[in-house]
Amino acid sequence: MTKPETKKLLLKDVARLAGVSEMTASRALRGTADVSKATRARVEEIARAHGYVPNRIAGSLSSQSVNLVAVVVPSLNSFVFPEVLSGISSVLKETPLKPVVGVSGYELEEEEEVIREMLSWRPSGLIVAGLEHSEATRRMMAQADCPVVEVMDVDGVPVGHCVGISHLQAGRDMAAQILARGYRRIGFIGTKMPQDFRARKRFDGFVEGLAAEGLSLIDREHYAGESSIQTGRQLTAQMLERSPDLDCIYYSSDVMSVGGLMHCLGAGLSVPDDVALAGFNNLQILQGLPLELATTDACRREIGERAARIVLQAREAEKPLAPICTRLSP
Amino acid sequence: MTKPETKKLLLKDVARLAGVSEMTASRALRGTADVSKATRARVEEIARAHGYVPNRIAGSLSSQSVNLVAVVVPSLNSFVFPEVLSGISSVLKETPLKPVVGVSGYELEEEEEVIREMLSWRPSGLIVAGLEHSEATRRMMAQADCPVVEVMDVDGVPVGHCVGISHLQAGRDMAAQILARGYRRIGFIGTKMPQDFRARKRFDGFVEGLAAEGLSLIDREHYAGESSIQTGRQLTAQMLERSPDLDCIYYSSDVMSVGGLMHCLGAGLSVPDDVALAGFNNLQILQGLPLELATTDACRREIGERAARIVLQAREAEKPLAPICTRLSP
DNA sequence: TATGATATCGATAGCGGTATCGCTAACATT
DNA sequence: AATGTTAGCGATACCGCTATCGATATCATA
Repeated sequence: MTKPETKKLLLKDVARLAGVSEMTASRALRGTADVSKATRARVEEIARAHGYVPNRIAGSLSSQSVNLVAVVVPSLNSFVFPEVLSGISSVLKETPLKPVVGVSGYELEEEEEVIREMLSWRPSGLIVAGLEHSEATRRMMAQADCPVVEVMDVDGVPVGHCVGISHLQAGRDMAAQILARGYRRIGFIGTKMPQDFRARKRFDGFVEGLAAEGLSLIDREHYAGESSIQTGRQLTAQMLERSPDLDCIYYSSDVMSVGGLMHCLGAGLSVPDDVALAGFNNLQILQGLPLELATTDACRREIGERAARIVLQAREAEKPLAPICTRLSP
Repeated sequence: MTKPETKKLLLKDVARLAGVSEMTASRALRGTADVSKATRARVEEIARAHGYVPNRIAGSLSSQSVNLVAVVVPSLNSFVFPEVLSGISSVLKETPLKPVVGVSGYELEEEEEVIREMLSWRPSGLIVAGLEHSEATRRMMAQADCPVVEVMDVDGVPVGHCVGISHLQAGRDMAAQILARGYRRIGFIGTKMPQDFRARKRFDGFVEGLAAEGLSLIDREHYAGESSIQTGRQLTAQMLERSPDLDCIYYSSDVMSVGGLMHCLGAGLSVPDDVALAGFNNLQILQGLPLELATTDACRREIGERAARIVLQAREAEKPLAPICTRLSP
């Protein structure tokens, strides 16, 4: 006859136990004004004692505000995006906002689904990697009533705000550096193109940079799938077997160039004397290697920090913020 | 005089445009029964054309169900947890559930806050790394009306379900392996203890395994902060300078043992002839190195998969599931 | 004493959806 | 023709919390 289930603890229960109205309990727990110190302490005490966990679904619906920032990245395995996230978190840490991560898997359709899902929670901001999206995604982002920040890349037309580097320019710059050091027989190993638009842009910039000096790639290798040291090693081995006279290889990621280094170590090749290696991202794994591999800093952490600050800024402004576009180093 | 703002598009608007009631529009968009094909198509068409994004806050409050699974891990930088996530995602992919990640930073207090925040969204499940929590966290998890799965570790008393390996045993096993191969002068390099309870357990198991043969550690080094190749390299250099007669080093993570390998490569030491190295996790970075380093597989992906399956199972059962505890290999 | 200012609190009305149940129309069954 | 069945749809009542505004008590001021 008796309810065996422990009834879910609601705000009204806390209020009743504290002998105040639901409204006062709500105010007390949220730390808003208009509550006496004594009342607030009592409500807090009771809430804690009974392990009350507020229902933010109801709270958000009522207050029409969700303290979440949606962050959509292509992958979490790639060593790249965790640091962007870390930058975002560090800025958001001292605010009521919390980041929520979605993974799009380098697929525009999946990205669309993830972003739709994210926006359906009505977040306070949307930070998304890349400038390339499906038409529907672009529409959703344009209509979203929260600030939208496209990050990592600036080569394109953003829907909202934008923070990133020019990957086209990164490719060009690396070509210039490599040429300046006298390398002439150059190969390229890249991953996940055309899905990875930024890798694609670096490639294009690189080829363009070589062409400016009348050079072109001696050899190139593209493949699909996650980047890994293992893959970098294998593809490097293959390429050097195929084109033993290469004097430099440019990779679309540091993970791959480290793999290249591993091959060279195993094969008794001297880097950079036999073959020079260059990657991209300035990943942490470059630290601690037997030698310093060339790379371009992708400013991942700073990108995250700045994107988060834009969201905060937009939150405080009453008018929708005018579009901000920040290009970092390359 | 006119409203310049585009009014937010609500379900009622879609319904009006489609000439049906709100309820029918709701059913049409959610794909539930009791809607004619023609009506459904019309509603869907209008919703798509106008870029309607349903408000899941309202929907979830009303239906008392949230299709999110909260996943709380200590870090996303560590190479370790992204793969657990990947396992979770792969299982959830074909279901309406979506994982949401929270990061606890190896701090029990932060974990408490993150879990409280997560539970306040009333998710369909909670997957959390580790068995050690604050009392308040434990209470919250026990009271949560969703399945709770503690993952990675089985050495302890779970609040709900549990999937993991025994880190104590992993440490013991590695000690046995190392001793079996004839190494006797053994060092240990570990990170973030006592915050990282699992690293601590491996350490304890390892020491216990050595003691079983009457041995003890020749040297040991603990430090706080993220594991990295760089740190592994530096600490290895220091330790080998201090204790040049070591013949084996056990690290709390593969990232660190790779750093050790890098030091040896740079210092002209032969691995494993001059010094043997062993880590933990079986990380992907071990693939592609000049040689195979010893490690223990942490079954990260499988742990994620199984945890997700438990959540699904609990969702389908009408009664609360009896606690499941799965111990994988070590 | 009357009046105003301030601090503290509660009743009401939603927020934007969905569960539930009832209604109607169309067709099948006897 | 009377009745039962089913498909398709809509009105209503919430879900649990908060914005809003009004009420009350307390105290200072004129």
